[in-house]
Amino acid sequence: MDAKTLNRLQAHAQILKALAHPTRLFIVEELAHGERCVCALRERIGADMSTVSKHLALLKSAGLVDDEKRGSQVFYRLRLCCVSGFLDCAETVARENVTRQLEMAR
Amino acid sequence: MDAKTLNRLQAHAQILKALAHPTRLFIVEELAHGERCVCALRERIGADMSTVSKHLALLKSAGLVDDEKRGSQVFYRLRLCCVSGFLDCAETVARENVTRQLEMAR
DNA sequence: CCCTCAATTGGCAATATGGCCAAATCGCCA
DNA sequence: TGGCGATTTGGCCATATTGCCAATTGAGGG
Repeated sequence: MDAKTLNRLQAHAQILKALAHPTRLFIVEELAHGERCVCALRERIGADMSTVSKHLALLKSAGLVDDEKRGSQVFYRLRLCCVSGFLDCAETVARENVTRQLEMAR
Repeated sequence: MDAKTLNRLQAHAQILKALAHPTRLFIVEELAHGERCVCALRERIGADMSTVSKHLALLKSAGLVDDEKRGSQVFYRLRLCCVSGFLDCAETVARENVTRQLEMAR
């Protein structure tokens, strides 16, 4: 695998890794409905504020979200047009997996 | 976040995590061209056979690939129709990120 | 049967990730 | 300016991931 390919794949992997966590997927789905402040996300997720903040920082560093400070609150929004395609595909695969596991058990 | 949502998101996260590694992305791209035996993948990747094998096992457990033993070789193929959509989206985001980083540097 | 090649598995060490607490920042308002 | 609420950051520990080596399994060919 040459260096250029590796670079490209590493960049892609970083983006996928950023999405590859239940809490961060939840955040992305939530933001798909519109911008949210950290405190609103924290409330829905039910984890420590610092934990949520770190997940958001990770999403931001992967370029998936933008933040904007307004007053004492910080609002996050999706930077991504095609995320829903991602998630639909994951949903499809997940469904197939369930079906397959049922077949296995038979 | 209720238990049902968490289950769904965990399943999705597992799929994304399986894709979130340069070597595994490489494998997926390679398999998008057709089935390959482990030794062919190993050669192109340039890592230890056992390493490649473990990546393949992970992809399989996530339901992204199927394997079939023929003689002494094992052939893997993609189980996924929509993977190319995934990768195109990642590509788009990656490109945007590069653009943005250039702007930042300005 | 024995040897070899293909692949998987187990084990281990290095590194990365996730989540909580505590401390530091930042805006705002009295 | 002092204090408060919102958020981020640093530190720490538990756990997960990665990649190599060594050992094991499996199929075929002398």
